[in-house]
Amino acid sequence: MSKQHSSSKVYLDVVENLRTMIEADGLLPGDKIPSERELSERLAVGRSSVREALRALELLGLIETRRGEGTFIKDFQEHKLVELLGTFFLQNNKVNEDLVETRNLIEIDCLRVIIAHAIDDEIEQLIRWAEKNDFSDEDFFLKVAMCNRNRLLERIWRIVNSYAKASTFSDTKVSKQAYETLLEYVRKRDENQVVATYISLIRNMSKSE
Amino acid sequence: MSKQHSSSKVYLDVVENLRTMIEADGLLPGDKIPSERELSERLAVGRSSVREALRALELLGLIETRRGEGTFIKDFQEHKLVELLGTFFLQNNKVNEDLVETRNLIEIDCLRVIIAHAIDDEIEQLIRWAEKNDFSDEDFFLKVAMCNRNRLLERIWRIVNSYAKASTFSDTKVSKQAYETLLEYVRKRDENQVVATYISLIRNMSKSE
DNA sequence: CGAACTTAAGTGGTCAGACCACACGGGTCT
DNA sequence: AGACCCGTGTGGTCTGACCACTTAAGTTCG
Repeated sequence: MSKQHSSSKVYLDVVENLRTMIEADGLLPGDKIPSERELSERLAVGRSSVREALRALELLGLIETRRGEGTFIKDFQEHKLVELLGTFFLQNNKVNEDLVETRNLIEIDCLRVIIAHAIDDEIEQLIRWAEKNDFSDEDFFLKVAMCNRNRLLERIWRIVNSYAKASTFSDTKVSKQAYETLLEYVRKRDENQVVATYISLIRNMSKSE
Repeated sequence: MSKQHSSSKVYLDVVENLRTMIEADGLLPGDKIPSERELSERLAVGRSSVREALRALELLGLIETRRGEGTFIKDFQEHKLVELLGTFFLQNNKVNEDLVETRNLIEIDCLRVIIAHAIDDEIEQLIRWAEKNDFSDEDFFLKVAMCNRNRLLERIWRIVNSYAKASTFSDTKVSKQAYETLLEYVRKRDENQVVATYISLIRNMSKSE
């Protein structure tokens, strides 16, 4: 089974076969996948094609290779992909605007999720953290993103934030006071006020630049 | 300049060199990059290493290759990366919940962006499209995502939607009527009503399942 | 016996060369 | 002028050869 995937590009077939293979064998992050030579044989393709597929998956952060040992499935978290995409062609100005806007939207979404799902204790913990520590804008929203239960949303925030950070130069600081006001509304689970406060924060940032 | 990037992996050096090369020459999406053989010579590495780099970038959706013609910089939009990541290892159940929630958040964000930035004519066009055509839920929000000015947000929606589609089985249909109500509020730029309507839509979906 | 060393096999990393399939452009024939 | 043909360049793929490194089995020696 699983032969001509008609992709016309062998290395894509390999990627596909690898995927189904991993699924079928129930391989998990950390597990080892067959060696390049074995894959080459089993799939009846050249080793170079196998390598093209593996290198691509490696750059995507899906696998990890260790010379002399083998190739392993990676816990899909950090992506080199980010730094790449970010610096590759962000000469476009429109993209930067989109980045900032999107980051703002995501940050609000994170706050909404917290308001909707977080238990009181989690919010208290967040407030206590803000009181005790010094932090930058980025730190703050990283904390917020991490605090919210939705890991995917956090991940998206991280990515968008990386992009945005790489392509803008604003490192304005919002007063700690403002953030504490924001959190106060979060505690009250007053979505409208949270959003309003957030928006005024944003406005201050762009002003001070 | 730009030689030993010490990455230990040649193909990563190639990626890096390629990046700086593109930047230095001011190449833009659509432009052609040097041939594999030329890169191989210029960088003094094997052609196979060049290919590993190019295939990786191709899978990332950063470049496009056309047999017999050459390799071109791609307008960063669709990624094969999506289908990949999505189906690669999403055995985690929590992820599915996050997917759906995130998609919903993004969809609302798209609507917000439209309300905030779209000109009247764009909205009218959207409404006319909805009147004249038959569409699924996915079609509708794809259209919405495409309509909003923020390309990045559209891209994120596409990604999240692909994930979500691949891991859930709901294909419930919301009545056309409901969508037209939604759009009516968009026309009035009444954000609160739009959100409220959207939420009731979502609720209907999960009910009917 | 156990610790240290040696060795062989396996794995990824890289290169060179050979073909193939396809696209394009210039030249030729009608 | 139009249709055709073929050379050149490009990506696509395979093969075979080394190299560097890891691991574990086997061997030697204290």
